[in-house]
Amino acid sequence: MSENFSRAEILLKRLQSFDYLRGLDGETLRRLANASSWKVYAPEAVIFWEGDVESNLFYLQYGSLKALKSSPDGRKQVLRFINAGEIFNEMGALAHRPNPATAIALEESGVWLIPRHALEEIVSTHPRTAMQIIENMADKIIELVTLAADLSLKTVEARLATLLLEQAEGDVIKRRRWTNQIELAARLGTVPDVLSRVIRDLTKAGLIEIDRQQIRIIDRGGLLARAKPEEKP
Amino acid sequence: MSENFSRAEILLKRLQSFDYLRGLDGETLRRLANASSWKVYAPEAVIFWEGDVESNLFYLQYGSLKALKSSPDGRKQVLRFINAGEIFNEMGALAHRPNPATAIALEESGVWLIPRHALEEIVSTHPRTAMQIIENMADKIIELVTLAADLSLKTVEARLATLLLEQAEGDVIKRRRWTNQIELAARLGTVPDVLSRVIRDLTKAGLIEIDRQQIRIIDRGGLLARAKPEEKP
DNA sequence: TGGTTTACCCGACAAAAGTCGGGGCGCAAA
DNA sequence: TTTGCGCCCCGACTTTTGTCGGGTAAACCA
Repeated sequence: MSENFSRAEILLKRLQSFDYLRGLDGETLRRLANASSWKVYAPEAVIFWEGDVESNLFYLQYGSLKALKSSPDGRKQVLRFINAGEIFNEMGALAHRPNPATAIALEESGVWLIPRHALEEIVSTHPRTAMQIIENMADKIIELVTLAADLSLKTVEARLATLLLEQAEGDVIKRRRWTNQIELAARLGTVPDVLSRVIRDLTKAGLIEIDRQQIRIIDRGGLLARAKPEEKP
Repeated sequence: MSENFSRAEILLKRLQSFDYLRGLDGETLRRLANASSWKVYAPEAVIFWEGDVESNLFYLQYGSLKALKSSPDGRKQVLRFINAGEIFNEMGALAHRPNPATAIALEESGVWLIPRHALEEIVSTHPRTAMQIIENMADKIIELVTLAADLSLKTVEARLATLLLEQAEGDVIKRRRWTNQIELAARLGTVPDVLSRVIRDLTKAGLIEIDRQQIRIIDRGGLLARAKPEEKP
């Protein structure tokens, strides 16, 4: 497995520059890298299903994924996007819980699978890493709390406006292959038709411009106003 | 402060029977108890506000609380109820993050405030406890994922049916002072009027009975059917 | 090159959720 | 005992969201 060995070397380098594991010594990282395995997923491939008990911790080296839940009638709610450099499935790896969501690759994605036992060993010997994991989970809780509140309290228009303002670098959002209205709608918790309508309204109001390559914010202030529900005392 | 001292003795006893801290030795627990302070909140009192940076970990000895987010127009989304024996604010205490939600007492509630430094010391010396905390946070993530998906994918009727089935002991749910339609609506992410309508429908359909003291499930099967969105291929 | 697929668009409609005005009942303070 | 308040109920209306049927245009492929 010289193929896998050299890959492990790559992972080792990655791990060393990896915030999540800051403070671990070289020997520990090396053992972690050697115990891990490597897997590549094609676009649309399923990494794991909701309800699966999956005991590896995943580290996404390149590519991007989505975590979603779907209902029997086919609607989907994307809970978060996972980008290169992030880890996922603390659920299964650390807490022995069945995963609450399904993970699907948006593009070709390379993933390291770090086995539970190696991880638990580290947690029990490196409290600093345990704290990193706790902080990471705290951030996820914050995101989920925000998502739940937004779904409950904001309109689709407000959620879209918020998302655009968050995602924009400068005033534009580059559209990737999967930044289409279907994925966007799933992210916002609605359906493509409704999203299309809202985009039309925002475009007509002169707040945004959209074409095949990008979304451009024209009127930041106006968009910001639509991102918040109305005051009403 | 002999008052506080004897209270610390009480806390010590509690802590000893506390899953969350299983595996800690007596001396450690004693120091933890002595470092902590005690506070009682009246009904409707605010323990902390969304956005506050609050560095204590809270342990609810008796009473009950709700964690919620509210929008400028006055609507509220309850994220979870906190019952006696649970801890909260891992956010602020362990991850140094501003709290994402507001905590409010539903009834008179007695709370222990465990200071951050004492806790961090334990996490760094007792990996078993760190794992407990991680598992606890994983459970919260699972609950929030479920909440977000339900808000997005299910109707108010389905959410109410699910809640009733979950909360029922046997076939009845005892109504406490705060199990009124206002709180219930905030929990389900809707408004009292809509909830009232749904309750009327379920009652007319012979699935539940409701009076001032309790809610009784008449037809478990029928309720279960309404708890799920329709299949539709 | 033509045919198929994919993403997007749109108007009209249906369903779900939210709002409004009004009214009733029981309990408790004045 | 009256008055006021909290909680709940209800019908009618509006807004928001989801659905349906049908359409166009660019991209992709054999």
